[in-house]
Amino acid sequence: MPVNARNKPTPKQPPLPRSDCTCGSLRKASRRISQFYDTALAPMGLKSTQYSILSEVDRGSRLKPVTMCELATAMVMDRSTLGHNLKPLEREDLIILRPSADDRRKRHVELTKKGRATLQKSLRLWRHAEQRFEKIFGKQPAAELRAVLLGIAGNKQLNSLPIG
Amino acid sequence: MPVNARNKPTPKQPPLPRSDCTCGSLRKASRRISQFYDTALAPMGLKSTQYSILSEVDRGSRLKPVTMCELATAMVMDRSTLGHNLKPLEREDLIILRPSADDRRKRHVELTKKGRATLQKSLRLWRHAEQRFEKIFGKQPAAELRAVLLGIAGNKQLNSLPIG
DNA sequence: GGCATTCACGGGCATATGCCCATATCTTAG
DNA sequence: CTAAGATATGGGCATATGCCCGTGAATGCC
Repeated sequence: MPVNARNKPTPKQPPLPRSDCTCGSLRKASRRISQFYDTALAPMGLKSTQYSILSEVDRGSRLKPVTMCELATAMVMDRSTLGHNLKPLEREDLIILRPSADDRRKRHVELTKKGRATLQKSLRLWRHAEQRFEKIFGKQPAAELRAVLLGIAGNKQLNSLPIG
Repeated sequence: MPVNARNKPTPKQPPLPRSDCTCGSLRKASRRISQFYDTALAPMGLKSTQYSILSEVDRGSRLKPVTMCELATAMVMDRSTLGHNLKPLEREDLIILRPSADDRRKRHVELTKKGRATLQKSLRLWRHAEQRFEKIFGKQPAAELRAVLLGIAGNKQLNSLPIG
């Protein structure tokens, strides 16, 4: 050991404190906000992810029906995860899966009549929650936050492994 | 129908498009980032939440051992959820639960020797991930984002129901 | 055309998340 | 001191999330 090792100056790059974890912060915020939206959506019997899925299916299938793969990509979700998450919705007859005629590997995800009606009603509850959040957090900051988050969600650089 | 209904001006408050869901954006970003950190932490066999828990236990027990309840609050996590999440860590001998002497209802969560060693090693992997994220996202923006997220995570207004 | 590769999906496993309810313990009103 | 209420935790259930692997289908290369 060098004689003056003990006198070395403090390293210029102090170690990041563990409280500064972006992932941890995101997950904490996610838990809190999910709680908030889940409570708001509870009267319709939907969890926030289920609402998101129905919403995404509705939005994505304006032009042509979406496949599971496309939907998973849109949700920034593993394909298998989406598959699992669709089951309760299918059981409740909110969506239906149809094999594609073009490519028999693919399955189209479609809203049923009941699914559309449920989404419609949930939309009101969701809007209420969103407005309540914006009242607390500020309308403009909320919009900026969403933009930042969606930017992160869509950033492929953040994954060595492909997703969706 | 009023004769000039078709000429009505655009409604002042257009309905929020469903893509503008703060909860959905948060969850999508959370999935993407968790993926990123999980991959980074994989060599030590820890998921991002497990790393967070170990880190929080270490940080929280500087003065006196933390109880499950306190830990759950710090993690913005349901108490039961924390209980479930501790099991794999306990099984792997990374933490140990001790009944409190003061209050026999409480259980203290403590890192084992192996737990401390694992945390130590994981810290390097985590730092690497955090730095990689900051390289992509920017150091300052990352710090600001964490602050915003932790602000949301700690905002009790966002829950009618108490958490943790 | 035939075979290797790629792609879309499902099944099984493990963890993450939260609800409801039960139990044991502590606290406090009386 | 005792009964009622509050607090800390666990067990069971359901969904959320993602990995690995297998299967069937399309695509591309010779």
